[in-house]
Amino acid sequence: MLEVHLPDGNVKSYDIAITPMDVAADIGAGLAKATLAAQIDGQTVGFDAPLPTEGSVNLRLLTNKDKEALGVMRHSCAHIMARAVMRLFDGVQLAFGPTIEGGFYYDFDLEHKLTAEDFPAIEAEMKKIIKENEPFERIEESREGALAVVKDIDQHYKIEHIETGLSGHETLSFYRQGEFIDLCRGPHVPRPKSIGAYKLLSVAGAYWKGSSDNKQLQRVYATAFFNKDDLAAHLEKLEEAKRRDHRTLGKQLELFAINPLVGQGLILWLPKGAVVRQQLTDFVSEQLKKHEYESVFTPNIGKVDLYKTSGHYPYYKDSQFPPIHVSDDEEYLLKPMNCPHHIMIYKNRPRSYRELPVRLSEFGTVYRYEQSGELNGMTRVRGFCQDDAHIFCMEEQVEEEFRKCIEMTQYVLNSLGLTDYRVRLGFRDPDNGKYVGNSKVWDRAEQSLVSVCKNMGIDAVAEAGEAAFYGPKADFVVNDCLGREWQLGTVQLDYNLPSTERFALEYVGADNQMHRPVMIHRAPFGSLERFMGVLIEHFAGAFPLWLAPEQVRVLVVSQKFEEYARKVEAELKQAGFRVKGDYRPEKIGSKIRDAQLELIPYMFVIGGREMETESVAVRDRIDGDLGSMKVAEAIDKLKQEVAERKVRQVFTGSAGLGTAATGTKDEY
RNA sequence: GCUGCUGUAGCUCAGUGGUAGAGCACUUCAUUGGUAAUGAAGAGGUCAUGGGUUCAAGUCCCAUCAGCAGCUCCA
Repeated sequence: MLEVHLPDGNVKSYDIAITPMDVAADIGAGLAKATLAAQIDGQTVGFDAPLPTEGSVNLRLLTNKDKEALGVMRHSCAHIMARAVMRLFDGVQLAFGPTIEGGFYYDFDLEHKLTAEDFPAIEAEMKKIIKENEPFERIEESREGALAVVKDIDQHYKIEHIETGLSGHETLSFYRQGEFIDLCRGPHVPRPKSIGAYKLLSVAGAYWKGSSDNKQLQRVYATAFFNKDDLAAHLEKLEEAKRRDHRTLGKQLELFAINPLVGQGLILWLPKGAVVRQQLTDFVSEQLKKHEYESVFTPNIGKVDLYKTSGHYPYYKDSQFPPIHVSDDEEYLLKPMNCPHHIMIYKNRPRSYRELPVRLSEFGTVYRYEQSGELNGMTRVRGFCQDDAHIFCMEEQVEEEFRKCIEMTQYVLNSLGLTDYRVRLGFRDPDNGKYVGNSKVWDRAEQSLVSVCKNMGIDAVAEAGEAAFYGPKADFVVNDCLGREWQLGTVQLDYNLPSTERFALEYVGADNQMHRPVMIHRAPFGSLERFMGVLIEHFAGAFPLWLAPEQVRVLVVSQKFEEYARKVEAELKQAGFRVKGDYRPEKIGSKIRDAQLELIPYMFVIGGREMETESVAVRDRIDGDLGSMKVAEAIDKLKQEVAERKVRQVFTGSAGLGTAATGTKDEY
């Protein structure tokens, strides 16, 4: 006897073997028709999944109203896409085809080079398949049976996957639809007709099982929805996100440029972008002063031996610019990190426990030779400035210092309205040999990191293999407008660079004995370049008043009022605002439009009425015409907004183009 | 680095192997106005770069450089 509890509180009992679809049919024919999948005790399963025969379960039937059903349907759509590709091209080998955040993809290995030009034909074939409306049929096989099936259909990747990735599975499942059969965990929707709208989006290379040692396959990205409106809305959202792209806006708003003659991945900060950067660094400098950091300056190069000592050189040779060779025993490296230089400042003289923690800060520019395919606008570059600092402290100070660093990073991000981030704890991957130091030291560092985050109530996710080579770290990670993840701020714990094998740092303790300090590396922005890129998208180029390159524009209704308007402009300048006047012989509407498109926070409109009353008509970029006010009053209002560093408008959400895959690992 | 796509005026983009185009921006002239585009005229090009095919190449082929998407990488 099985008790089935439904979400509306109803309870049904069965003494025969049943599936969710049977329950749906039991309730009504309409529901049975609409049921696409189900959830048993919160677990998403197929409409045909067998329910237990004994006990009691919570059952939720999923229809096209339910978010969870969308993923199931998309996976079915992936099968249909694969089936279409196999119908159209010869020798197609299937790899993986999971659902992702904004849709799904399928990896193929085939002779023909797929391009966007093939999409219409594939979509048309998919339409035919959907119209035929053949059901998805689940088939379960033993390991031997499954191997026989994939050998029979001659699918090499599936054979390999059963033999390696799925070696622990006793039984395996397939889904069959017409002539198409695919190794698949499922679940699937009953029939393809519930796929209301779909679209192939792009094709790109992807390595089999994610390793660059393996063959590169062709990955087709696509998305699907229950109806055309949802698809249209999704595509519109995607377009809108693209309009926020910092590379587009950076060009349009003249914030930065990249010139091939200067070099790939090297940012030229244009005057307007430089204003924003200056505001940001001023803001951080204020924080550093408050938290008792000392400012230092170090050169952009250092002897190769310095980096041999630090461990950078041997471990990361490939991602550095080649050394500057002066003679055989004199070679310099463009600095890939600031820490070795800061360490030498610490070592400049003996240190006493009385002066710890020593906090050394620098906006230090570093150079890394990133692979050309990785470069991306301002977010992935080859030369960038870190808002860097290194804290040298005693073991017992680590926790508090670490906490302060996290707090400062949170404060800085919150001040900019950047609240949509996640904290990632980057731990060592024990199977990877690139990390320096012994495992005991690593464990201790990782443990103290976990405990600080726990005490601060931060919901941090630990990820193996994301550590710096010298120690574990807490990263602040955000998404860009396309859904790609970028690491911004970081706080890293380091027991290794101070060690005997590296720089052998010391301080004299209260006991008059030598002790080893611990280092903390930290950067709230991470890199100014990447942060700027993310910030442009965050504000869609419309910076808050305190950051805006041009804060106010004075507009005259006619050139007759130029003299008075210039006086107002001078007053604004005097008050410390970045202001320009538009005295062109254009109509006021045209000048407003230009200022609006340049995303200038405030416009002061001046005509005869304003001239007579010593006032300005204030137009707000966001709220429009605010009416007239006295010049002094308007200036006070703006001053207040700057002083508060007010953030009035931000843009969140992404196109979901990212491959932030949901459970692809175990999928087959 | 790998796979695929792209490169035409400052920007966004048209352009059948046969004289290099549009809109916006820019310059000049007229217009002097009240909250998102006044009108007219003008100027602006080694069609990314270097080879090749052809009577003829922006267009076809090859290489290089750069950009885009994804993969791999990321101190």
